[in-house]
Amino acid sequence: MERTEKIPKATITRLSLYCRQLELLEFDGYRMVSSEKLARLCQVNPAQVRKDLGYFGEFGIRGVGYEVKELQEEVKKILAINREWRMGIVGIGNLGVALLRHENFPARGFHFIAAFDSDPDKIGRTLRLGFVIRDVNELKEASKDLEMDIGVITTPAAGAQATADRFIDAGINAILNFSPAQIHVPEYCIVENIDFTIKLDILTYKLKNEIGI
Amino acid sequence: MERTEKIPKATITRLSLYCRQLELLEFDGYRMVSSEKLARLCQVNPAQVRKDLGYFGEFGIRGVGYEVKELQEEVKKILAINREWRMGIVGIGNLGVALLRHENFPARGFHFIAAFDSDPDKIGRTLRLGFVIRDVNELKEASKDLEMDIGVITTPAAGAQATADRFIDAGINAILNFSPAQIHVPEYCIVENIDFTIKLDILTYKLKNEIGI
DNA sequence: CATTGTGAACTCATTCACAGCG
DNA sequence: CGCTGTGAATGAGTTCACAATG
Repeated sequence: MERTEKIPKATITRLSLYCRQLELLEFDGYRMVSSEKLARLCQVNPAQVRKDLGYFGEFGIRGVGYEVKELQEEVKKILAINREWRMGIVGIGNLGVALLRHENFPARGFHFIAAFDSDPDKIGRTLRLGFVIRDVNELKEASKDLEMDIGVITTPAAGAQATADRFIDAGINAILNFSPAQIHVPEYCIVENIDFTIKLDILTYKLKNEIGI
Repeated sequence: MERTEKIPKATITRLSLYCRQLELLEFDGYRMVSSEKLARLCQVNPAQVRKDLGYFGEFGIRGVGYEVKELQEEVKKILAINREWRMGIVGIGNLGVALLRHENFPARGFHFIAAFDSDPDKIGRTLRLGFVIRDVNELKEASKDLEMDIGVITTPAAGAQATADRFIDAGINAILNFSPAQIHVPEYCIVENIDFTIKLDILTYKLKNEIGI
């Protein structure tokens, strides 16, 4: 696994894509796949696939291609998704509940282990899945036993920064932020944003400029 | 509004960010803002802000900065979010319901006007918001009256491509895809993907490589 | 005179093209 | 022979640095 060369962020995004296509290929009974085919499935350039993989090693067989199962495992190792991860979530509104119930997360090794809110009406309630919603004030105390790896923010925008601060204070330095707010964190902390409205804005921009509605 | 120069996709993403920060600045009572301040709020480089805006015109006053209200309106015009947009959604599971109930969308001019599913148990049911879930087979027929601008996919991965095909067949060529599936569409159709698991994979990659968990 | 607007320099990412090899 | 792996070429995007200016 190379460490010397700088790896583009987009490479990581694509590795995640490759991984999913490899799962589908395995499911469909394929043993081998070429960079050309994998590229087509992911809608990227074949050289891109090879270069992306090249950052991390040599996984292919020249003249043949890649072993689907093996490459899949290698990619999962690179992305560190060959293990279980523990997540805590703050903000149990519509979206929070939807994520807690979403079967994709546990299926891929991402488990919610605690749910928090600041609304007294919600605190103490039990969700369908056996989760009791806890007071967000307990976050730091609770996280001592919980071994949370990742904090998920599904609060309204106004509460996002305070929630991020709590996570960091609790020693959690990886955050998945679903709120449409820019959160500011110390540089040792990692944040990924999932912002619906930005994507909608891009769509409307393109609708106007590329299609002309 | 320039059309000659090629505008980076990332510029559009940032314009959406600027727009939101401008709303907050206006709310906080600011009349003017400098590229330096706006940049800090959005965590980008000040020259980036000026260059991004520069693609579309000259909106600032040298030596002073930008008028918050005016710039906000200009950016909204560029992004085409100075109007209402009509969305249809297919796949009324946990996530679909959460989106239908989400107040951020209507607040920003994005309205769900129809909801579809393929599950006979769901079809015909009325959601809290007065929506009746319709049979996805009716999508094409229904869309004749509905004037849908954007199709939202919240089906499981397995159904995403079929749903995209339906949207396209119904004449809708802007899709917001929440499923973790790569969908293939003709090039006149625009797709934006919102893929939770990719973001999680990026987080875990960075946790392993930058933090070393 | 502080801040914008922008060409030029630079950095980063993608694609090409072909040598290397199973 | 065909496909991988990769240096070299190209292309895209960001940052610098400073002239322009309200």
